[in-house]
Amino acid sequence: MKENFFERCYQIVVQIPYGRVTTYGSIAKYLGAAKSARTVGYAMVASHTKNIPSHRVVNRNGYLTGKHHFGGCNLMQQLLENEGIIIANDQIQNFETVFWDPSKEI
DNA sequence: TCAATGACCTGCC
DNA sequence: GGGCAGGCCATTG
Repeated sequence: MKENFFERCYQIVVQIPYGRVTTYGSIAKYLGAAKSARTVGYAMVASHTKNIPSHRVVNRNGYLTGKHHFGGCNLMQQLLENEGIIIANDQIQNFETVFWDPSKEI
């Protein structure tokens, strides 16, 4: 299945602390492929089938673009709110506060 | 093998 | 400052 690229994304997502979120671009940039942000999102699709907290990954604007890929629709929002993250209209309010940069934290 | 798609990002008008 | 279009990488049909 050659999940080499995917495992890279997983390694970042699983290392996201509790109550923190990151963006596709940050993960892609950390992987050395800042222009491959779309591919990172693709890995997230496959990650939802595994034990990867992909709900902590959002786009640059802090919008839950992939919430509909979860079991339901409000599931992703519920998970984030459960970690203390404030969400309104499928958008993270304190996004700058809960933002977690892998290239800086790791 | 070729073509189309996708949980995106950056640049230009 | 806001909106539109193009591009990049990987997977799937």
